[in-house]
Amino acid sequence: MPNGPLLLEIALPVPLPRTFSYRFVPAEDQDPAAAPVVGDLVRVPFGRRRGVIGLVTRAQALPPGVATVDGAVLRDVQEVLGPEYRLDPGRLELARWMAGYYALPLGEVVPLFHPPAPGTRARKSRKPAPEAYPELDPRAITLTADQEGPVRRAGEMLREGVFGAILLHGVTGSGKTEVFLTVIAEALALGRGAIYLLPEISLTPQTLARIRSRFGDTVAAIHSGLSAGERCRVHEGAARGEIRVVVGPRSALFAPVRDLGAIIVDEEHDSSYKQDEKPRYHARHVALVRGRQAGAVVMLGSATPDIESVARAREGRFEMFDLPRRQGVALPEVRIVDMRGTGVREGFTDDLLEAMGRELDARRQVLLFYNRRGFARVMQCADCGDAVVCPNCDIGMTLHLRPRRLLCHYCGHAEPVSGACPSCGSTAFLPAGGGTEKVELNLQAHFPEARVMRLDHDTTRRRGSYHRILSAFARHEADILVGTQMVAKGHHFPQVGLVGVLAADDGLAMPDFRAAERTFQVLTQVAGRAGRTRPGTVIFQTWRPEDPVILAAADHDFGRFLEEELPVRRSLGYPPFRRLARIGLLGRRLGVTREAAAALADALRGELEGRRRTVLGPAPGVFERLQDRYRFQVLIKGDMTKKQKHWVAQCLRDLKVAYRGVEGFIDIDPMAVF
DNA sequence: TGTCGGAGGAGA
DNA sequence: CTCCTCCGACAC
Repeated sequence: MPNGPLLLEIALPVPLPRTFSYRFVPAEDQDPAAAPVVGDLVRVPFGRRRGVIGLVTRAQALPPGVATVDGAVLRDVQEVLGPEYRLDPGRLELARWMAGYYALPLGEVVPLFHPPAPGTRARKSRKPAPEAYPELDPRAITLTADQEGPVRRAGEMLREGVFGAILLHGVTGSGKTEVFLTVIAEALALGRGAIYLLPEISLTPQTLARIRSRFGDTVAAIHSGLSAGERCRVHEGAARGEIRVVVGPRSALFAPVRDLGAIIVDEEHDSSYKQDEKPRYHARHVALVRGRQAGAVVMLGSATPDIESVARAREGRFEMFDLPRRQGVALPEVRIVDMRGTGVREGFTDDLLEAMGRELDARRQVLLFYNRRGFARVMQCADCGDAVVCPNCDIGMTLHLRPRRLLCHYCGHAEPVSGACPSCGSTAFLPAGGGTEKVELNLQAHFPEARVMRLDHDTTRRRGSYHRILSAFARHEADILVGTQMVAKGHHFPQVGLVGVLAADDGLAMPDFRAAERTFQVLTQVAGRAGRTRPGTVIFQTWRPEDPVILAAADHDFGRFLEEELPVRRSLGYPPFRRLARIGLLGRRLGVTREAAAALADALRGELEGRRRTVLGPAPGVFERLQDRYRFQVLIKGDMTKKQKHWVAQCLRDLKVAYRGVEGFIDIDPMAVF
């Protein structure tokens, strides 16, 4: 490249399907090597904004005398970010793949590749208390025969240096982490790096300590507590090859780890791998694509693998290994307790109360799972039947006691609690339905001696409180822990002998094709918290004791769940048999939004429907209005080409012009269809 | 997507 | 008359 001015094409993070041209003028004394090349990140002025980060997609000598492009005056690049920030050919290819697959302008995926990505709250760095982690002698670790299988296979793939995907199905407590760490160690021994993804909520100090004790300073973790500067340090260290293992949630996948040899996706079924805002991508899928282009081993692991991953394994695209046995203790016995006609008192059956009493008498701990926060789901009038509904969302508002208020769980709108029905004035205006706050209160009545802690969105709002509660409970500073989903996530509580699920069928009523899968996963995961050091018990209270999903979870029988669920998915044309794309429309005015949705569905049907594809809808969202936006959606079943996806994206841009005030988005491989 | 400026309603 | 929100235009 000559040492003169350059004409650059730059992809910018704006929802426009095009790049922008800029001029780069080297400084007098500038090293020609510092001139930007394709893949570099640059800061440019854009409109009235300055410092917008873009990606160089083309660089050529600027012909003399050229100062405009298509009538627009070329502006100068402000800054070229250092070579640590350059997208190497592999990551550039990944960015291009994502833009194509997810129907996004290339510029919109660029922020993922830059460490202080928007959405990252630049917090004041508060160093987590440096936990003293015991140095483990790796030679002291002996793998079981079950563990050796996947490790050996991953080792072969690493030595061949070709892409391979392994699905590790290991029951809770079976030692998956040890397999992952050994695979990473093998990658390092071959001079290659690794990325270890896990859901943000599983990034506990204990997990990190365990990884760090194994790999020392070659490991860096990315988590929400890092400041922008700290993120940049990790990024630069990885780019320079000083950091060889990056651990973190989905965003860690984009770290510039050199000579990438292994990508681990722990808890691969976890829905937090799907980003539910733009750019909407699934980190498990992207991990496979990155692994393929890097010639790396991608290892997915879970006690409850995603049905799609299992299907890939059956097609022979992943190799599957099982860890069917727990290390040390057997899986807990699960009892199903029928709630019908048994006189449930405040959500507790006698069976559960008795079991809890026995457990507490034996000085062991109890874990209770109830997947709804707050005190009561809604305030309802016994006379006119009206409930208090959020003015922005048309959704019932949940009663909370501490602080005392009605809260909308969808937009955060809060209202004071009234003693009389706002519609008819009746004082027969009462809380209906339960929540973790009520469970906690009722526990005090049943077990006045017991120390109770609660783990849910409300008790973990403050920074660090999540880990504080978990570690306090692990130290047996409370006898009972009650909580939402959060209690189910991979924690190790040695003293928990009993797990109680207050409403095992709760999730089954969700109007989503994944309701059964979600329910099976959460029941299996929460049951896995019981009896980690001695045989434990689990009680599933339920109104639907014959439901096959609940029965399969109670028997720890993943295979049976699959055999029941797969035919349903096949007959309805849902994943893993057909792909989905969800087109969502949002608008303040109901009429226009509905018309836009109808027009969109017609257009999509005309263009896409055929033997291989079905267009469904438009249908109002299950929640018809959230955050003062009416919601409609169209579902496309079947594969679409890149071209078709971008055609849909163009449709949405046109729609916005024709129906003012209506916004649309495309969600490829949606996790929820409402 | 972020930002700006103009249009037009609500209230003093 | 001012403040405020909504809407459209535009970005190299």
